[in-house]
Amino acid sequence: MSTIGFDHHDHSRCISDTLTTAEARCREQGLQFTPVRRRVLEILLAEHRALGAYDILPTLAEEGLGSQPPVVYRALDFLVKNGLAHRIELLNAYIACAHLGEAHAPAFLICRECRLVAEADAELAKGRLGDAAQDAGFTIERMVVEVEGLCPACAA
Amino acid sequence: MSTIGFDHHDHSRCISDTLTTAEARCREQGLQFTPVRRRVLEILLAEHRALGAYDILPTLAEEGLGSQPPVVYRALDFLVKNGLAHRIELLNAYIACAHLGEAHAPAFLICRECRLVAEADAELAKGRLGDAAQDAGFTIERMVVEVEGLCPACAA
DNA sequence: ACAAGTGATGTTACACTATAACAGGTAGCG
DNA sequence: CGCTACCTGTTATAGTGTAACATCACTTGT
Repeated sequence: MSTIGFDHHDHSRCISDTLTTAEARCREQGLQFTPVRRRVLEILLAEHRALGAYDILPTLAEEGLGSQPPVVYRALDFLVKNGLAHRIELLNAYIACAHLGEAHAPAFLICRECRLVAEADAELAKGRLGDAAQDAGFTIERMVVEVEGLCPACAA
Repeated sequence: MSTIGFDHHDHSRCISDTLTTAEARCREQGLQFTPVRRRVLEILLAEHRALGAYDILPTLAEEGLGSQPPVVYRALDFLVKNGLAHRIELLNAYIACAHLGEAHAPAFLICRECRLVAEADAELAKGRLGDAAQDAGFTIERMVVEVEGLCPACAA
């Protein structure tokens, strides 16, 4: 799995592909990919950067899609619950999923300088930690792996 | 490394030992282990559970050690910065370090039912993720590994 | 066509988490 | 003493998130 985010790529393609996939997935699973939800995902997709709910709200408001916090939070909850976006706990912020379609245990590499976020794989960590958890009799339901540091560009 | 938190142990001992060690460490490093800071650590140590800043504040206030948020936050910042406590991002809460003295990359097992938190080891995960980060040219400075689930008691 | 049910949205009001900024206090030191 | 460094106290406010209720739209069974 590549760590999309720091590397160069065809970003307009990256956006439209993800939207198409998201749409398909929602249809499959009988979920409603409503205008608000779609627009919030679009806004998140515009950058490989984590956005706070209150960063998204003004844009939504301008476009008449809802001007109060619950509107954004509900859309974000929907996206996160259905794997279309992730919440970055370290930043109290949200980011579009960069690996739609692939089952994955995401780990995030967060640049403290430019806030760019790359999505990597934590599957291995999960295995190791899973062993430790099992020893302790703990049942894992959700895993959060976030790393803060400097991205290649900011380190230079 | 054991996952202190879910298992039974001599807790009064666990508290006094940690306080002693903390005191010693502060003396060594020329840090001031002031009454507020000490008391906040004591309050955290009382339970292997994450406490929010605003859970701690009333106790502090009763004892005349400060009644405004910045007082707690400053004490917590001190404890976290010097490795005497950890912040649990998933809960916006704080917990006393259970492995004082040992260098460690902590991982937390958080029970969503009773909020009990065990501190495990993420050293291995760090190695794996470190490789992935290096491939991406990312410099790791801080790592957050938190797992949500059910502790043995709540699973039963 | 109608009624009932389900899920999405709109809105108000509020709770929880955290920090900026400034004032005062205390201890060590030249 | 005067200076510095650090800790504490206080006010005010910023940032993040939700409860609760009203409304709307669509589907489904009758």
